[in-house]
Amino acid sequence: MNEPAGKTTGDTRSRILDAAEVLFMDHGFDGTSMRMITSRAAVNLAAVNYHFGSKELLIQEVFRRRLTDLNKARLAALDVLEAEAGEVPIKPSRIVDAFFGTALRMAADVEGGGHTFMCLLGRTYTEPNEFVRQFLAEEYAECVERFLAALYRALPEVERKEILWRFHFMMGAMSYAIAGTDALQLVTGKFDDEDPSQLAPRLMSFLLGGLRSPLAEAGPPK
Amino acid sequence: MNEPAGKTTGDTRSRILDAAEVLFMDHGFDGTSMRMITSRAAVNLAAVNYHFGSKELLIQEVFRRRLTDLNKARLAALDVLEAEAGEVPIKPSRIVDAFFGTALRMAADVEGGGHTFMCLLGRTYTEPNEFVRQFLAEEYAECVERFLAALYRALPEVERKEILWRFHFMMGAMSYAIAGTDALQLVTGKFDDEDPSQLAPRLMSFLLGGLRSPLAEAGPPK
DNA sequence: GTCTATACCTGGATAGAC
DNA sequence: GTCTATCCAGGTATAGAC
Repeated sequence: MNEPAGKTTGDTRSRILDAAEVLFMDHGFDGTSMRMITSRAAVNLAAVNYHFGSKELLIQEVFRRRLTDLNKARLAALDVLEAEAGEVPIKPSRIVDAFFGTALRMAADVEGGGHTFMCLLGRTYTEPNEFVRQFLAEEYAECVERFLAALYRALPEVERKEILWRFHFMMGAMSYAIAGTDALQLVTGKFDDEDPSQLAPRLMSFLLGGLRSPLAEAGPPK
Repeated sequence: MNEPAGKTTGDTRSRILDAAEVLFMDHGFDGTSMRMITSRAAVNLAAVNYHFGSKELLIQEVFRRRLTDLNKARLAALDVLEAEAGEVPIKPSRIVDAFFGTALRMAADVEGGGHTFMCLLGRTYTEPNEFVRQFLAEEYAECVERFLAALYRALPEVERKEILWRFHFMMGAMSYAIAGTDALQLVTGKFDDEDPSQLAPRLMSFLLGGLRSPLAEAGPPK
């Protein structure tokens, strides 16, 4: 998106970011050392501090370079929907696709690193690191607000609090589905032979089913 | 469950386990040092190695002591359902409640530490640590197999692969809902004033909606 | 059995040569 | 701008005193 006109720095910087992205996904932030990063990137140990200032700022930049684009793409998709719709309400399934489908399409990009990043992102939603959490919250704030507002308009009969909960649940199902797809086969090892492109339609169907489910204010089933 | 007849050791051991559970949830495994654990437990630095052998074995024990009971409770609930049902198929909602509802009830136990543990567990589903992952897979294997089998019987018209996917999605929604409830307020800070007991019915409704959603083999909505 | 003291290693970060 | 050498804080684990 923004090319800061520097071209000599670009290469080393990018190599560090790419290496860090993969390693953070595999070993977590605390589990990844500067030495692991610099040796994978084939750069000197001091390069990270030179280019980014610290490990924390490197983490931040790893997220920023992709998350900015992802949320821009989400908002652009929502802009299109809202322009098309005019006055009539947008179908919730379209809104869900603009948010979650956009992320899933990024996750399907294995070669460009989108897949790695989405795995990392999914993993990071439950990451307790204060620094990372605050940064993510800031990066997401605008995007989430606009999508929630769109869902409120699309589902005026549903209580807003309820929509908020369900958005939360959808985030969880997606994060886990992506991060779990190749990070953990807890349930069984049975996903190995699956085509990863099957994930998106299946997950979208699940999310919409959950979103539309009756509220069930009654007592528990037992 | 198993009282190894030692009573002098019990106290120190438990204090270490309780301290580790909280700290692992707050800072992750790599982010929690032995010094943090032992100082919180008010025991000596050497006590962890004395009682557990290593940090990794401590992690394992933190999970084992609660997970064994959780999965026993789940299987017991399933046993009851199967005994009651006899030949007729069990309603999927009952099966889902036996698995996820049991976990949610454990998560509602704030004082006994169940809540802390479920947060930790939810966080750990996306934890890439090889050691932990393999341990969890072993602990879960039997329980998950039996619940999947029950769902296959309850939903004979749905492809098994599809059920497997949806089970996976349900796990994700639950983990994130629990771990996110007080570990990260990414979406907004708006859950703070919520009663945590509201989570269970809302989540169960969402899960069942997703489980029952039509398969949507057609193209994407766009 | 439990704790004190410590060994030994790896972490992030930096100063200064090139 | 990049690399080498190094600092020192903090990591796990242990040997030996109590």
